[in-house]
Amino acid sequence: MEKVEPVNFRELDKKIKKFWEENNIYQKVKKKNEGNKEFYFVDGPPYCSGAIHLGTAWNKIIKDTYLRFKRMQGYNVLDKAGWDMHGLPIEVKVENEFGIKNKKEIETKIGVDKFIEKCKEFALKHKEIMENQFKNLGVWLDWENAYMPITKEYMEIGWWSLKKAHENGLLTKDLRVVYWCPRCETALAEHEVRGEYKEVYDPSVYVKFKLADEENTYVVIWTTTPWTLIANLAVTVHPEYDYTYVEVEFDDNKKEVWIIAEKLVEEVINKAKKTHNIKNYKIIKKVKGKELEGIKYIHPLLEENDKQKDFAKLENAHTIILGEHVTLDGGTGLVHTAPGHGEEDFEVGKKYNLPIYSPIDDEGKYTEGKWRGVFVKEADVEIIETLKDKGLLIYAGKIKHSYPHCWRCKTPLLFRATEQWFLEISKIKENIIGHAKTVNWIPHWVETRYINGVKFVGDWNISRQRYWGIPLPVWVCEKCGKYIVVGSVEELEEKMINKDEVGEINDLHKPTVDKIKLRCECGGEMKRVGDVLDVWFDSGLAPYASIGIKELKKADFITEGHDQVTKWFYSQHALSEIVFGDVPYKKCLMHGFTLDEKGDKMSKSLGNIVNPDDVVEKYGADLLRFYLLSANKVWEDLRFVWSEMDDVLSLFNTLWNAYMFAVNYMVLDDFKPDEKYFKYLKDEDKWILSRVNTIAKIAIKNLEVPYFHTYTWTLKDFILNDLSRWYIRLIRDRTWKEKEDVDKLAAYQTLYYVLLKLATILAPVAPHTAEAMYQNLKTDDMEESIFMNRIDVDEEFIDEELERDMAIVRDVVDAIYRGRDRIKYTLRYPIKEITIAGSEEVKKAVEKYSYIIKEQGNIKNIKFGEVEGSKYIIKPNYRELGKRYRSEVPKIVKLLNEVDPKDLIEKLKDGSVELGGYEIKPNYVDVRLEIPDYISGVEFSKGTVFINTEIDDELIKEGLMREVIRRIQSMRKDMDLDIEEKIKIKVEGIDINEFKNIVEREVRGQFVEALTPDYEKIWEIKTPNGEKYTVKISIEKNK
RNA sequence: AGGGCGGUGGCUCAGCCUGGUUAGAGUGCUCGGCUGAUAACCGAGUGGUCCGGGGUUCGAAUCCCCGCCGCCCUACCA
Repeated sequence: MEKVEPVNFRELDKKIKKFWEENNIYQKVKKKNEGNKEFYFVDGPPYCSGAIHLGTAWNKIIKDTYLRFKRMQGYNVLDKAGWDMHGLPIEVKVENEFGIKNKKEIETKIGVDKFIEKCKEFALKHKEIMENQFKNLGVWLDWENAYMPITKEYMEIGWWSLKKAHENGLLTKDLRVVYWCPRCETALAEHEVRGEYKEVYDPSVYVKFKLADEENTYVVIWTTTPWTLIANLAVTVHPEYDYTYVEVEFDDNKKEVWIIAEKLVEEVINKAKKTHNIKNYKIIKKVKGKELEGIKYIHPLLEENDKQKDFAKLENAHTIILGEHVTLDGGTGLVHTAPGHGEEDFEVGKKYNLPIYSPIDDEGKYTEGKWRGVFVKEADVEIIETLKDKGLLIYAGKIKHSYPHCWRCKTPLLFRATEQWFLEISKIKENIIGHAKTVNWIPHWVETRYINGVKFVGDWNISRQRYWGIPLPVWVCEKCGKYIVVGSVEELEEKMINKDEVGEINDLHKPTVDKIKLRCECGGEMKRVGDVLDVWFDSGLAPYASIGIKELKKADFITEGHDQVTKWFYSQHALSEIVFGDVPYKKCLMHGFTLDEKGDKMSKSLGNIVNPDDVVEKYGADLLRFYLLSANKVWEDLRFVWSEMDDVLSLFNTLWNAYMFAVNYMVLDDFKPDEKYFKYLKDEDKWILSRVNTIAKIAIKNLEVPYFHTYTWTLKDFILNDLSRWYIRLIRDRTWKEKEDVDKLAAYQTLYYVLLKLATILAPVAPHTAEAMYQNLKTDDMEESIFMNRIDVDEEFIDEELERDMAIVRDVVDAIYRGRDRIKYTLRYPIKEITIAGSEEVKKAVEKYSYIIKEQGNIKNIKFGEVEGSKYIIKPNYRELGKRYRSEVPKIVKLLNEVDPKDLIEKLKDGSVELGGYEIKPNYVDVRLEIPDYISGVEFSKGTVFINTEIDDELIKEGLMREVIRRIQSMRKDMDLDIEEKIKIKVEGIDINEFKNIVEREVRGQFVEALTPDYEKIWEIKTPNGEKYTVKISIEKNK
């Protein structure tokens, strides 16, 4: 052990980090647990596109704390870090770096080879940056063997998985309506769109379509995407809703009939009135939606798109059809239906055999009709104008609504029917839900949330028309159209026909595999489809691809933020369900998001981002870690409040001071820890030994769940209340005793044990501080690092009765302080006698530990019992009474209030009493005392303390002695003397000769007749009985 | 629109599952005290319609129902 200095936690971090690195501690800890029971953790991979933020820091701190705990339980923890690297975010950034504007330029200007190379560079560079930030937080993961989805091995397992999906009949190619980004020129999956809805203004247009076979009659529809009218093929109504024929009369007395849902008539007419002079309107006919089925109308843009003239000849085209998805929340109740541009439109269109018509290209430009080559959104205005000219426009305004945008480039998305590859989740949904129920979700209600999400999810579109990703391992025959799914490089090499051209296959990215050609059964040549896989497919593979296996190995633990419930929690489950038929994790903890002090999301635009590096720089990693795991329940959103960091600092300072106090005294006395001193334990030692083990027990239980907040709160309470404020106060005198005093040595041994134990319990959340303490405390025969030790409980030290008793003693002492304060009688002056009233339990504790009360309260004598003039009060214990008597409680309470309290208490001492036919057990009531005004009494949780306020000269003298001691001590401090340093003293103006020896011992001094003072001070001392003394104290250093 | 979570002193949060004495902690503010581990500590005071309403119960912050507000997820308004 070496002397401990005041600490800067940031500097401590660095020192310990260096120690770990230089001595390969992480590797040694792993090695030590090798062969033990495995604990499989899968790291949810952060995306390598920038620096970490507070939320990612929190995420890794949670993981690290849990895994450190597991290692300290002896588990062989599989703890690979992971990274997410493919996909659009990096492509977009690299596009920016190259300064290109659209997708085509990647091929025409840059070249796919070079583009891919750059993406890879970008990913690896940011991986490096983020890794260092994580390490800075003290995160121990297997960084060296981290999994990366851009390696050949990982990608190959992706292929294998897709082949499995194919074999299991769950991979399909289909024409469907998907989200389409016209800038990135690719389809997007549902989960890429989640959270990307933004409030935007769009046109809100009411249009009437003329009926083909009824004069002067129109159906009225509403749309926010006028550009899709070009592709309109039907109007959908709800079969069960009421629709009306409304006769509208204009100012010029012309009349026409509009078909509108009954509920929306007024709303639509009001809109129409804004641009039309409507004199009157009346409902002339009411029908059910289903009666409208089959009515033919004339497409409003026939002249602008010849293709529609062809469609008009088809059986169901340009007619009213039925669909359950129609609502009456807005619009007209008649839904403009373009099967190529809306999911529900698509579904209903298929039912009615309508063509899936989508006349736009990858960039979102029309391929046919009057506006050919125009970007669809830009055609909106002209289309509205055209409709107006044709007299078909009822109203055109703007509406603010949320609309999906590309998650990377923020371009508004289009809905577009294209051919894509899907995993048919719909076929295995029930299994997913079933297996979700086998997961231990923390908190438990995540299960509901998860299952709810799965219920609404559609088939998974896994193909992207992009570059930086795992290429879709599908080769299609140019001759017969047949396709195969390749599951490995080996298989590829077997089947490829242009080996000479391609050479060795070392990499599976697009530039390599696109060159590969295969031979079809029919004799034709097969070429790969151009697509790459959705990046969420990558991370979904993690449970098995991260460790390079092709079998299900359920993770013992995973944890991510609540945005991942429908993302990574789902994507990996979906894939494992497809490939292995089960869920790939056992325990799943969901955590919250970090917010700013006001509870707002941290964002660049708000300028309220807290950088974890800054917090670490100011407070050190452990304090941030402790804060993040104690500020709230981990699954709730966390408001980061800078000032709260100061609270944590003060906790850690207290911890460090307790540790410094203990060690520095031990060093002073050259103490060598030895269990033989346990023979000399005093009650307070036994108590803190019991406490620290109880705390260990609670900590382990809560870490296991994990409930980090209860774990950290328990530690905090122990450090502040039990260790610093109580135990150290109790043993302070003992530390001043002679060198070989066993009383002192027992206290040292106790402190030594407690600090080691405490460091161990603290280690998962505050690894640097704990390691620093351990390194100084450890003896040669102990493990090299604290993390090679077990976190466990020494049951034999736990004494619950002692803990309960001590709690009472503390209460009593606190009550004494309160009482002294009330009567202005400071602790320095002894009190002759106190009387304590309370239950048998209180009496027992007080008698047993009276010496503590006397010492701490500066009390000469303790009596137990009642004080004359006080009155007993019976307080019903509702909880106990209620358990037995339920609704009769009020009656019993009334009876209790009527009996003589003193009489009842006496009887209860011998057991149960009968009262009005009810049995009253001693634990059914609490006894209280009403304190008469003329007695100084103070209540505590289980009784009352009465203080005898008589003062005599002896007490005053003793008090004065303490006054003098305190002043000398304070002067020593002013003089900046070492604790050990001896002094000469002279006190004038007061006679304390009687206590000469005590004073000399307490202040390490010697009274002398004459001295040359180094420091001299005159003090005014006022005693509680009003006497005043002017005292001159002189001190000379021993030279 | 559907689902989930949250709403407790000025601020940050416990307590709620499993109903029970006077609803707690930390922090802030005011006053007093203590101090040779402590940038500490102790005491007193200040500060609460436990979001609102209804119900169940002898008894509700806690259980149930209906609202309101905030956040998140899902769905998007064709």
